[in-house]
Amino acid sequence: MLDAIARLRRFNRVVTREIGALDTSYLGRGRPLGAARVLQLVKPEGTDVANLRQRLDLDTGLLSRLLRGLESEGLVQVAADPDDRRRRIASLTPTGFAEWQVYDALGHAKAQAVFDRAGVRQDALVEAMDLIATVMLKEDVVIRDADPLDLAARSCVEAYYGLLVETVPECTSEMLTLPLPDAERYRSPDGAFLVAWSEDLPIGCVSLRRLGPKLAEVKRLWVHPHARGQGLGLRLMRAIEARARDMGFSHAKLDTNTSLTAAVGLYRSDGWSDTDPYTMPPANIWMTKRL
Amino acid sequence: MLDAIARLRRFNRVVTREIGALDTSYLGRGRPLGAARVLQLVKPEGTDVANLRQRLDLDTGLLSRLLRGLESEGLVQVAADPDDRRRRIASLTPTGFAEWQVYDALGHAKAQAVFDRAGVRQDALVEAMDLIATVMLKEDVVIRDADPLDLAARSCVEAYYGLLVETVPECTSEMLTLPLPDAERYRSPDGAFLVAWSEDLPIGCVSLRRLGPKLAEVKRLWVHPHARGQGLGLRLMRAIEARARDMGFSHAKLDTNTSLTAAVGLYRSDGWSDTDPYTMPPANIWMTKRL
DNA sequence: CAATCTACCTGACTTGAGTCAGTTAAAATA
DNA sequence: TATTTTAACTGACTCAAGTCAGGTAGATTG
Repeated sequence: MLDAIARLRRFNRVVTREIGALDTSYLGRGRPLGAARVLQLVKPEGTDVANLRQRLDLDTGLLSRLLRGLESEGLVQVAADPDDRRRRIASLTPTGFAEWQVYDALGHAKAQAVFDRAGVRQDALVEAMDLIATVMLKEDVVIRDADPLDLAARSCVEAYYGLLVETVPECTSEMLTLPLPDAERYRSPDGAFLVAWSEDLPIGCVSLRRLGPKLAEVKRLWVHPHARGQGLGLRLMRAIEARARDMGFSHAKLDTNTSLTAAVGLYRSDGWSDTDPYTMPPANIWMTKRL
Repeated sequence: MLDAIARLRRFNRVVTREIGALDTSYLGRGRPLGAARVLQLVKPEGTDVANLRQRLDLDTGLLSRLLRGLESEGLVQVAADPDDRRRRIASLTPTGFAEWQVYDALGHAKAQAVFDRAGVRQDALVEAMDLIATVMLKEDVVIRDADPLDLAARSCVEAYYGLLVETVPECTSEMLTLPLPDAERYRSPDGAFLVAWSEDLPIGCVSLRRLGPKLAEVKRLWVHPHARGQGLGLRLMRAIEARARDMGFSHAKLDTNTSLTAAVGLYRSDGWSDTDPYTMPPANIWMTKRL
């Protein structure tokens, strides 16, 4: 039992058991699992039925019946979508919201119980869970716009600065201030800030700001350690370049440092070429690309 | 989504989905999951029904019916236990064993697929899985006798030597040879070798050998990094001391090194007291305990 | 040796999950 | 405007899982 596959199968066995226990905690509220799962996905402001069906991977008939059941319990209301009266939107009643909160608290307590059992090793445990979830969600990473002062954007930039201080000898933490003092420059219409999400965990970012009428600058490309080596950096670069093109820029520049070998390699393979210095140290490579 | 509990719940969601996909792979063989699970637990040489029931947590009636089903498919045979003819023992027929191998191969392939998706990060992934499984199985650790030349014992000793070389400055890898040259001394009747198992992963060990008519020596206490801080070291010490007592020893000694602070602290809190040197460097603390 | 206990079995049942064919009303299209 | 497509619903079904109340053969105990 020392080879990787046997260890993975051990993990599966154990986690199945544990997750099973977690699932049954949704019971004990006098409601089958299916109904509980639907209730937990309905948002107070309303979720359309097609969305629920897709996320739970349920047959139309089955979901319909589950919704009827929740309706007769007085937990949800289903009404036609005003934009397209074939579609229907399920929303929580006040009672339903209270019940939703009970489920949320149950899940929270169960999670807390896992940590309690883990004892002192909570940090390592969460790190390990993030890694596994990120690998399993690899195909589901989505890139979305974010405000540069959002919690997600700030946490990415903070991690990025941590990486710089660690990797680039010339870089000290005094040189980097948070929150971003020039956040305004990364907002529309003169800039952009993209965050890559693995479900609701931010795992990468990249940003763009205006340097001139037709010239943009790409800054702060960062990928979470768990997500490296899977092409996410390239996806982020492609996304920000496309955005720059859409905004009317014809060229882009960036500065970086030779110590960031992976990033430099990525830029070159993405068609960026060296150019003259245009910023101060700790930058020591400057690159440009025609969009 | 940056607090630990939210991250754990993300992990649960993702893994549930993934494990669900793995579970359904047991289907596609025209047999419901329950029957497949039973088939996978039956050993070719036979497993008694009570054991199956306990491990799968099934009702007697349900298990009985599942076994009848497998019997009528010609995959298992159920016969009375000769020692207690109320008990019954299920064993695999040749056809059943072939089918068992198919399931095993399916599980193997599914596991391999997870690694393929993970790309280059396989080592970190397996480490993370081990950590999680070990934490979740914390309560289920069992300590069993092992032969000092077993794969499990050898892998523990190897990890222990790795730890020594890393932690104790005076210790170099040339001083430690594998497999154990004096393995014989850790076998009954003059010695013992205990391994702690978390399911089928060895996560700790300790050994005992004779120094004199009434005097034993405890050696090679090791606990897997994932399992530290959870009292396993103390459990192992208690187990080996009890064993020594049962074997008729009245006192025990051990040698260790000040760099191994956790171990030294453990020994002291377990009632060991300092004594005169009786071995060479790199040992620099010697302890004894009346059993 | 009778009474009790144990391990397993059988039959009758409930429940939840899920499938499928057909229906209705609204939107999109020709 | 007539036809087709779409989103959701309803009713009738299957299937696996699980519960529960006996029943039987073999062990254990006073």
